[in-house]
Amino acid sequence: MAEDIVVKLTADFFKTLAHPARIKIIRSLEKGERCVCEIIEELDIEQSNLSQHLSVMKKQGLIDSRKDGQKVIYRIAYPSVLAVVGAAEKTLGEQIGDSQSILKFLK
Amino acid sequence: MAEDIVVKLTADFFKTLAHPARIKIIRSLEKGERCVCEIIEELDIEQSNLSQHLSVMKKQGLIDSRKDGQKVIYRIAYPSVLAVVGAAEKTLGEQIGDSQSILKFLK
DNA sequence: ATTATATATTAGCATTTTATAATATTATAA
DNA sequence: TTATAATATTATAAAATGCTAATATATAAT
Repeated sequence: MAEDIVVKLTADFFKTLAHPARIKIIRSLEKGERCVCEIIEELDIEQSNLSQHLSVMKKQGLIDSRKDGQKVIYRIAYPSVLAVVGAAEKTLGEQIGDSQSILKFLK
Repeated sequence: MAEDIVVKLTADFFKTLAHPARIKIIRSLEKGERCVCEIIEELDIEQSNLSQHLSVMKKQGLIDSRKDGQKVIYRIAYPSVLAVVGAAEKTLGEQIGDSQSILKFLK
């Protein structure tokens, strides 16, 4: 069914966001485009690994890139991507408001 | 740093949504609480597998449950969870509006 | 008490994801 | 034209995830 395709697309979209490094990349690009050399300074992972994460996110269409000399500049492809992350953080905030959830999260 | 904890929580939150069966579960609970026996009719997976998915989602705090006789009734824990899925679908809609993305997605 | 129904748990295997390390590519500078 | 800088790609091994099958638990019905 066609709805199953949408469900799969939605799951794949979330999969792309389901990694700390990739959340950090989104946050890094939140305020504007950045080259890889700038992103990597905020990430404490290896360059090749960052490149892989960027590749995953670009394939999924969350980010875009252009070349500028030897640098590659990345940017968030759709502002609505930020809204998704924001919405998740809103739920997390509500959960943490419920005190009994805190221990579960911090383990 | 404390921000790293938030980033990890956010990624784990998305990880919980990053599976077609779990998206379908959210959709099933969207209009109200349902017992496992009702959810399973919409899912075409084995009962034990559904139970595992429900367990993952409950541990992450996306859904809640209560017992009613021999049935277990699940519900979405926070309405804002639906907003997260909705926000993702909005981005997907924008992406599909960009025609060159379609082939990439349907493969 | 026994059986049936609804749901959960566990173990084991297969698949997927991730990180590292090594190497490749591309563009610039010397 | 050689070297350097920025980024990407590939192979591989480790870790995490997901599915199936079997079993367990809890409640209800006979």
